[in-house]
Amino acid sequence: MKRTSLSLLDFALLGVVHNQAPCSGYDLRKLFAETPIGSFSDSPGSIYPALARLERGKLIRGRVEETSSVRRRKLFRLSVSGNRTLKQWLRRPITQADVVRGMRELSLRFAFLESVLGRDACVPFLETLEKELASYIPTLRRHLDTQRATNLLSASLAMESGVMGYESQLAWTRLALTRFKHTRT
Amino acid sequence: MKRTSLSLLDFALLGVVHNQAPCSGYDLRKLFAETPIGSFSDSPGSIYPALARLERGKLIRGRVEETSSVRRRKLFRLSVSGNRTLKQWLRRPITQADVVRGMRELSLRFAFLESVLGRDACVPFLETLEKELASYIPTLRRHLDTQRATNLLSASLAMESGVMGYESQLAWTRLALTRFKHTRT
DNA sequence: TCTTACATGTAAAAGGTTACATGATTAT
DNA sequence: ATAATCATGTAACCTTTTACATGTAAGA
Repeated sequence: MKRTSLSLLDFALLGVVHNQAPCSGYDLRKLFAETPIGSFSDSPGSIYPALARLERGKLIRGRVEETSSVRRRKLFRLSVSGNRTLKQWLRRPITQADVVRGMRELSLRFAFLESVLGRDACVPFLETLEKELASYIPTLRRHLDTQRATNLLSASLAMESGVMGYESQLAWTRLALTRFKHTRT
Repeated sequence: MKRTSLSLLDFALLGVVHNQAPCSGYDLRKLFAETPIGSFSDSPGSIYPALARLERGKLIRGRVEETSSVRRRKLFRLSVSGNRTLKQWLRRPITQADVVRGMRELSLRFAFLESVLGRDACVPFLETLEKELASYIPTLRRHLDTQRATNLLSASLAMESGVMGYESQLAWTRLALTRFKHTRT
């Protein structure tokens, strides 16, 4: 049994298939092309092979639609083990390393969190994220202040940009927390 | 003559080598490991082959340090054509497509802009960026509002996160503009 | 009729990740 | 001595990109 870990694209596909099943490779391509979700490539050369891999790994199952008159489409659904894999990914503890690497994976996880694990999983996720961001940002700022040996304005602004990105994420996290606490079901 | 276009990593290497020349592969690895610049991998398997490619393409030149008593290091500098390539990349017009794809490449370009093209290039860059962001954000927000058919809070918040990221970039761009206009040399 | 959108795939090449491999020097 | 850091690279594997390839159906 090949236990190679899955890529972010693989998890994105699992998540979307979970939410929108049954869906075809073409549906997924359109979604990636038209929405800013994670900014994955919508090229057939990335999506179809990825779906084939997931199917070989028994995480999704696809079958060709038997409707006549419509174009041949292969529709995918999550298998039981695909569902388990998706849930395990979503339940992974949030570490500072996740935050340092960039927010891409965490944003993607949050996007699927409520529909897969339910509303109760969201507040703990956001609280941990807030804690990690709030502790990382000052570290980052201090690090950049000491590095600011250079007298170039653009260089220090470029660093500022990174910090502001994280600060924006923190603001969003807090917004999301209040929304979850003040909105019913 | 191979005219394959360069990857973002290639441009990042050209930019850093321009600023910190002469520098070794190990210097670059340390930089990528310790600073959040673009979040490139610091693995030797990505950096050394990339440097070798750039050297084969005559964009950089490396030679082994002839100092005794120090460990053998190969130090790189930009060639004339590497310099030209870097400048051409930095001078590319900013399109909305650049903004839609994400700000990674534009942030990297800005980070090198002042030291490579000089201070005068920064304000026009930021002004164009501000214009593109300011016109893209409402489009994005409208698009997301129409997509909000789903009743899941986390899904709409996930979209909100993307919009807020761009709004943060816009705020940063404006901050950068005022800094450039009010700070001397 | 012709173009656009639907729909699925493959092949070759390039690139990145992970792990391996080597060896010198400095600090403990 | 031994561990950590410096320093450079390679090999196998996997993924992604780009381009190609095929064909249907709907709309202009």
